[in-house]
Amino acid sequence: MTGKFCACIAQSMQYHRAPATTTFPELFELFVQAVLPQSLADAAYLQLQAMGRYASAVAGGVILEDGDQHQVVFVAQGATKLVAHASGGREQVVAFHFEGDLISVSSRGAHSYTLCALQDCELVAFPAEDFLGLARSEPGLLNEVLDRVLTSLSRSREKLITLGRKTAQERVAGFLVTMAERIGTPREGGCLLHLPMSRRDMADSLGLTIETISRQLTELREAGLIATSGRSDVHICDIAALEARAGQLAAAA
Amino acid sequence: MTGKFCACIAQSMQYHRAPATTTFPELFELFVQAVLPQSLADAAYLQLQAMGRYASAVAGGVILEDGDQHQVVFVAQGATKLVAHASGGREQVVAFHFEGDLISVSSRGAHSYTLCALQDCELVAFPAEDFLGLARSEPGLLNEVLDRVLTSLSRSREKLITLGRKTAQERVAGFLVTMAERIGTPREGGCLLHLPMSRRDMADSLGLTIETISRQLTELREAGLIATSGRSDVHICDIAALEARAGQLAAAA
DNA sequence: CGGCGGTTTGAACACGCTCAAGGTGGGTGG
DNA sequence: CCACCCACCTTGAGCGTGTTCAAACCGCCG
Repeated sequence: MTGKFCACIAQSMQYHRAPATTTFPELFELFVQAVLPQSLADAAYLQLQAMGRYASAVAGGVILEDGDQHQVVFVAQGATKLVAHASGGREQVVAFHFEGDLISVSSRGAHSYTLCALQDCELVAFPAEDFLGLARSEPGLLNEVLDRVLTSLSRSREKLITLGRKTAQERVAGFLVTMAERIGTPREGGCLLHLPMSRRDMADSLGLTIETISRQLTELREAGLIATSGRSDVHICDIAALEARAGQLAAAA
Repeated sequence: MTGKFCACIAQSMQYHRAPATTTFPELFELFVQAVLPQSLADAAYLQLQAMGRYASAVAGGVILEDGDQHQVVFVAQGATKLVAHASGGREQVVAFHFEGDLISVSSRGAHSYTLCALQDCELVAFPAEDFLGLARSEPGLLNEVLDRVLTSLSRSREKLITLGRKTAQERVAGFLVTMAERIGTPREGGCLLHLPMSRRDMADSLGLTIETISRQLTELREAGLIATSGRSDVHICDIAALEARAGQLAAAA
């Protein structure tokens, strides 16, 4: 089941299933474009380049586990999930990440976390201490990091509302809306969505079971709000109606 | 019901129910001790002192509402809750804050948030933009802020596990353990807890109803894990047993 | 084309919710 | 200072949403 450990922030290229043949400089450049402020000093740039570690992971593989060194990970390509483990084999997906996202897993808490690849991934990893140490002397970078962490916090809080106070229907509808915003591609009057995660991942993200996810998707399909093809392609026909079903803001009592 | 709006980051002292007669310098000093790095430049100190606004709020009062200027709030005294609002009057408590906490409500998301006082509070508030602008040139401060935001994120994620994958019993037990860590005072072989929030607040925090909270507390009391006196005093007799019931980590399948 | 894992669908069950009726603490006013 | 009173809390009974268990289906990869 667990796609097995694969590339745990290794030193160099490790291709397992022929991801696009990108090189470290290319990946690092993606990181630079996405994360670094333009004002960054050359010295800092070089230091980052030196401390960055290139890693790749196959779909299903573990990227970071509880017990690993604390790392800051940049997703250059692919998609990942951050999973928390509770007793009894229960799992909770705490966040999904896509291209351009920066991940910091600071697990001060009673649970253990694992970062997993949903698809084949290309990653750049930095030892968190070094990275933040450098950032400390580069306010522009630190500020960018703060901004991204605040976004993570905001997403996490939105998810709290979902898990605490929403029905299954609202959760699934809201999930599709959020995914559409993050990785959807617009189509005439709608949005095309290729979901990199399984029903189980969705269930573990929304605090439901795969059966419930499936039933709700069926219901949304029969209501004409979405159309599905294959296991992971969803065409959102009516985003406004979906948002309404997600029960975001006060409407009717 | 809602204790009504009271002191929305006002300019000066506003005593409503005789909180301890602290002065702005005293409150600011508390902020300095709790948040500022020792390395902070005098100029930055003075700037902060100039931009800080003193505010007080009575129990139940609203401190920040959706639509207010984005603020960074320091809790010098008292306790607060950050509440998110969903449709149908449903509420989700996203976080509790106590003395020494620094709150940043950046609501990028589909829901609206309100910061409320649980008890009479003494607060120091800064316009977020100015505060972060200053922090940008003071890496020590920015770093402290980042650290606190990371703690918030970590707490939020722990809460996600709770809301997504735990039973009522585990939620209540976990809640008590967390509160014990944050505001408990050790007693022979146990811990004394004075809860500043109502059953409704707990319910809205744990994604349950007040009835369920009450039933679970009764169950824990009858199991001899806790003893209660009055509405808000809890004596935790056996923390280890409580932690076990919170189902933190893998134990038995 | 064949088989396996993931998904869908169905039926029965359970946990926590809803609705309703007492209790009780603690704050207020006499 | 004590009694009153109201909001908050507790307890109970029945219900509903989502779970659990089980079986059929199907998309995807060999």
